[in-house]
Amino acid sequence: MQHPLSLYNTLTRQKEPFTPVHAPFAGVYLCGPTVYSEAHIGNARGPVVFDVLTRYLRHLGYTVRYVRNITDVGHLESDADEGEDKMAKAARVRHVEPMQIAEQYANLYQRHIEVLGCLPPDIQPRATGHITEQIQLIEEIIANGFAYEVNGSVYFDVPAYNAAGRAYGKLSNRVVEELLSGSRDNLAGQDEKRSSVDFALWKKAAPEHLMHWPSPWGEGFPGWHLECSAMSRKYLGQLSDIHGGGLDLMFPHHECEIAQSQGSHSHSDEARIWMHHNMITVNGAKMSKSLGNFITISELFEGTNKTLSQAYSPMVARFFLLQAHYRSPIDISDDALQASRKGYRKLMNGLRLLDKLQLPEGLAPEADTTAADAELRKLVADVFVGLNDDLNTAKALASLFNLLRKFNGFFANLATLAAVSPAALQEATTAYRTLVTDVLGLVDEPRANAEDLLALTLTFYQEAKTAKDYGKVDQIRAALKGQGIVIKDLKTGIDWAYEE
RNA sequence: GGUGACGUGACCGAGUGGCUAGGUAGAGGUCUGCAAAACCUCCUACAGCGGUUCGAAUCCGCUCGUCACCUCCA
Repeated sequence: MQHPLSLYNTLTRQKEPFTPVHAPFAGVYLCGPTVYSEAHIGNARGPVVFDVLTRYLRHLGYTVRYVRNITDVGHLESDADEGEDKMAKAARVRHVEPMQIAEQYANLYQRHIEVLGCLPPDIQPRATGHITEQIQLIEEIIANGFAYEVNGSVYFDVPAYNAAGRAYGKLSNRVVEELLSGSRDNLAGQDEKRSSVDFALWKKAAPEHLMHWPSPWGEGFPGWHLECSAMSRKYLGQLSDIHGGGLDLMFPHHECEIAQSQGSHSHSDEARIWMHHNMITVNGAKMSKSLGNFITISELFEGTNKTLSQAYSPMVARFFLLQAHYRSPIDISDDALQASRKGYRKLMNGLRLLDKLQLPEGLAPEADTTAADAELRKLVADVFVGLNDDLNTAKALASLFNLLRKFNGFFANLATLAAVSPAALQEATTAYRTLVTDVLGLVDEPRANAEDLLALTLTFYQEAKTAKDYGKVDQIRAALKGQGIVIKDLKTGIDWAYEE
C-alpha cells in the first residue's frame, strides 16, 4: 500500500510519510470534549478534521479504527485541593446528577457533530466507563517508580521520570527547569506534590465531591489526563498511529499522556504521529469558554449570535472549516461564512451536473483525445496532491474548483466533450463525486421546501382545471401520485393528502 | 517573564526560491424574453526596512503589529 500521504508530526516537527504500525490497519484517536456545557464551533474543528482524515485513510484502503472519546469526569477548576470538577460543579448548580449533565451535553454534541457530516467514530469511549483501566495504568506507573501516593492522591513524578532519561516536554518543546521557574503562582498549588510540575493521576475525593470511585488509594477520581492514555491503549494498543486534538491540548494534556504511556508498562509515545489542529478565532482572538467570546454550534446553525447576520447550515460550516488548512488559525466572520456558503453551493451545483455530462448523440469522441485526457487527469491528481500534503483541504478544494470549472465549461457546450475520451471523463466525474461527498464529506443539503413546491404545483393544477386542460391536469395528478400524494378536489378548493 | 506562531490583494484563504492557488466581492463581455447560473477577460497582493541570490511572498537580520501556550480549554 504505497502512496505519498504525509502528515505533520508535532513530535518531530516535520511532515512524515504515513506508515501505520500494522498496515493495513490504522488506529486513530481524537481527544473529544469535556461535556459540561454546550460545544462551540471551535470544538467542531477537531471532529471535522479527523472525520476527513479517517475518511481519506479509508479511501486509501486502510482499515481504520477511529476512537473519539467523551470526557465525562475530571478537569478540575484549579490545581488546589479545593478545586472542583467542572462536571460536578455544573451538576451542583443545577441540582442534578453529574451524569445527567454529561449525558445531556454528550447527546447534543453528537447530534451537532453528526449533522456537520462527521461519520460516527468506531468507538466512543467514556472516561467514567474506564476507571479500572485508569487505575491499572496508575499501578503500572507506580511500579515503574514514576508516581507516588500522598494522602490518597497519586501524582506523576516528573523529575524522577526525566532523571530516568525520559523527556517530559519533548512534545511541546518545554524544559522542566523553565516550567519550574516560570510558573506564575506556583505557591497556590503547593500542596502534596513534590514538584510543581508533577501532575495528578488520582485525586482523593473530598466528602462533598459528587463523583468518586473506590481505588487502592481510597475513594477518589482519576486525574486530568489519564483517561486518554488508558482508553487509547485499550482500544488501539500500546502504540497507535495517530493521536490528535487542538493545539491547546498539546501542553499539558498530550505531554502528560505521553509521560503516562512512557511511564507505564507500554513504554511508548502512545502514538506515532501527534497531530494538532489550530484554533478558531473571533476577531483574531481565540474562541474560548473562559473568555466568553464563543459562538456555539447551535447559534451558528440558528443565526442567533450577534456576530452573525444569518443562520449558516452545517454543510456551510463544514466547508468553512475545510477551506483552511487544519494547522492554520481560522478567523470566523460573517463575510467569511458568506463566501463559504456560496463556494459550498457552487460545489454542490457541480455535483448535480455530473450525470448530465454526456456527449450529444451522433457525435463521437475525437480520434486523438490524449491532450484533453491528460489535462483532466492532471486536475484530478492535483486534488490528491493537496490531500496527501498533510491533509491540505484548502489546496484540495482549490483543485476541485479547477476541475469544476472544466466540467462547467463542458456543460456550457456539450459538443466540446468530443475532445475527451469517455473513459477519462468517467474517471474525472467519479473522482469529483467521491472526493466531494465521500472524502470531504460535503453533501447536498436540500434547501427547497417540499410543501412550498407542492403548493406551487397545486396552483398550476388549479389553472389547468380552469382552462379545462385535462391532459395537463392528469399529468399533474399522475406525477404527484408517483410521490405518494393525491390531490383532492373539494368544494372549498384544492387540498392534498398522503395516499393511504 | 519564558516558549512558539503569524502578518498575503476589498474579504476569507493556499503557497517555503523562478511557474495562474482557490472561494467571495467588484468591473467588462458571451449567453439570455427578464433574471440567474455558467463560461471568458480584468482587478494580480505578499507589514516595513535592510541583506543573501542571476532571481524572494518564500532564506537571513532588524523594526512594527497580532496571536497562542506556560492555568480548564478543540
